Amino acid sequence: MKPKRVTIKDLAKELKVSPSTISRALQDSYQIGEETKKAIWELAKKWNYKPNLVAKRLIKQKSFTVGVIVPEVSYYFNATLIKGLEDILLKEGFNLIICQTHESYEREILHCEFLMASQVDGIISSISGETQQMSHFYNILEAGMPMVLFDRGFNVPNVSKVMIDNVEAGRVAVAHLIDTGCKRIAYLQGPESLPIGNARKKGYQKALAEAGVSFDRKLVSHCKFGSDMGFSNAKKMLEMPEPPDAFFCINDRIGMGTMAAIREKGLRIPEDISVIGFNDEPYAKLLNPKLTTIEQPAFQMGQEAAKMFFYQLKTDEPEILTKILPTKLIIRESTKGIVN
Amino acid sequence: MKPKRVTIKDLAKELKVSPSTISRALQDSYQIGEETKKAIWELAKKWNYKPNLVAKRLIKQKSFTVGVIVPEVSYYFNATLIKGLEDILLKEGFNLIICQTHESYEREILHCEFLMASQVDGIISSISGETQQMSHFYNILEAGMPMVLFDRGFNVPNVSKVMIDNVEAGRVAVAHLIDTGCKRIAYLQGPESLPIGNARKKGYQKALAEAGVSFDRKLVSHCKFGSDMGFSNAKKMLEMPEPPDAFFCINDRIGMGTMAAIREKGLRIPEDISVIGFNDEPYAKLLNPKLTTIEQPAFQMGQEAAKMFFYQLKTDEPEILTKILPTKLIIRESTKGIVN
DNA sequence: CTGAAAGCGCTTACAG
DNA sequence: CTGAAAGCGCTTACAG
Repeated sequence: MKPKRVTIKDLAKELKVSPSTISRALQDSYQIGEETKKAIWELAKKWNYKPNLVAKRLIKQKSFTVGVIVPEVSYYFNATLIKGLEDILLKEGFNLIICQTHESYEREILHCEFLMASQVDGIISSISGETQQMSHFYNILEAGMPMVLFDRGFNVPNVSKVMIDNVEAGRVAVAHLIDTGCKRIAYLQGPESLPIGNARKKGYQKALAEAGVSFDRKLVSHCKFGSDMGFSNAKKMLEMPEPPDAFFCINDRIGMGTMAAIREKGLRIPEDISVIGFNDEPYAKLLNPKLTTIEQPAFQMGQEAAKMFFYQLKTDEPEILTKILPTKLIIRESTKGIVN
Repeated sequence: MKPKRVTIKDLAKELKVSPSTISRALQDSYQIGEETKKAIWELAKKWNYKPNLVAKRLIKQKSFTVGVIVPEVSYYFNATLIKGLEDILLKEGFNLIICQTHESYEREILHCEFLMASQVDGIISSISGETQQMSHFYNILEAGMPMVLFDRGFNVPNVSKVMIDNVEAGRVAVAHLIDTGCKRIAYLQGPESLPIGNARKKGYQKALAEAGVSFDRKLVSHCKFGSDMGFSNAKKMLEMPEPPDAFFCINDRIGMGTMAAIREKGLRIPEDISVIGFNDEPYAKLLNPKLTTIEQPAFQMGQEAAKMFFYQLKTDEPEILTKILPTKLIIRESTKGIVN
């Protein structure tokens, strides 16, 4: 089970020309006579010749491939960002190799090494939930390979990145809750180790402070991004002596789990408890009630990240760039009307 | 911006030994003296030598990499199946290159060609919504490359595959609806071109026939797997002169859109209208009401597909295998109690 | 225990 | 317009 593949040499032998001629003809080089070309093309087609990209990469020292590392490809944000990446990269003839860490630091390192060893032309990466130490990323940079970080890489110094203003987004979300009359606002932050969650927490605290509401650490809760979706965390909070009257959730999935927990308690949304999510995932507007959330321009972030990659690829001494994209509050039914 | 990478030659020159010795020492060959090895390892470490996988692949004619092609990586089914794939493949030291077609036939072909030209050791693939013609898959087989199809590849002849019994799963879903007293059962099938949807439709018709209910083609509707999630299709059906009293949806996402449409009409689930989905996606149990659905063993399907790949890789004249995995009806709140 | 040579499949200066 | 030669970074029979 391994029919030998046809190579340039095979074609050369058959046509009694040199491999160089075959190679040039296949590239449609002006140096080769029309008739020779035609004969070569015909045979190549007939024999179903396909160039071996591995050999081409070795010689060209380029792969026209970029590695993409995300925690989980099924997260809506990542999937959408990848589409933005593809939108730019495919047009330029680049392929992407998508790798997922499943939030494992170890796998993130392995993927970086694999991609570098595979001689990709660059790496575009988020950061796993476990990652504390960034040397695997700096290795890439030191090897002179283009790299851009996005989303969770927002606070890694000396690396180009595309991000949102997480503090501000958190502030806006919580300010909306306050504006609609909520007083005891819980924050379901997701994994404690994620700087992105801590940045939004800063925004949460800022909004609280601006409204003169004191911060209660019991109202911040951590959970994994698992399939439980914050359901049990929200439930626990609801059973506190002084339960929250609103939840700010780190993403819409967790918002969904929170809504289920609220319903299970027999409470109404938003009359009894308000909920705000993050991301504006496609189902947010189909939930019952429809979920208020913060929209993040994931597709556009992907496009910008791809552009940064090209900038680095094509520039001799590229600057380190930081691009901050805007977020937007989308008010729907899971929060109340604004109180004057 | 391209510090030259250190190669075996560089190490050889520095240590005044031959490249062969370096290569062997790095592989910890018994042929090399301990001291020589030690010196080589040290320098390799000090200089941060990393083997060039591209060169290794060219010479070994193996890549320890398998290509995975899915329509959309964000579909829960695909994401979970990929985890099953990883579960087996990573243990054996294989990496996966994940490619998405976004339901485009053209991209599916491009991915197949890219993966083959990149000399992956095998391809594990679903099928895009547009694909009618399978020659790109047969090319892979003819090239002697291991290949296994899954899910939507269930009806492609002469290829190894892992699948579920879509007809039976459809029959079970619809029979449950009938058992709970539903009479006018709609089927939201998704893209018309997908054989998987047609197979489930056969099951739908079978269940109808078994119960002596006549088939009404007006109750079958097609839609894209877009972000609308079947919302508008369901809405249209609800506005028919004789609206359905139940919906069988090709997946839970579409089930979600359907539920939203039903709510918008002011109807109750399941009292007025029952809904059953497919896949048991993680949020199904968090919806309001909780969604009844058909569970598909996506993770296990991935494991089986990976095992089939290894079987082909390691066997001289591998048989063509078909593995059918069981599905399971998960009864929750979006369908009524069983009527006697 | 170590090295020289050939080669994986391709490309591209250098000649002619 | 075409070819011979060298080389991308590595591995591995073949010698010694």
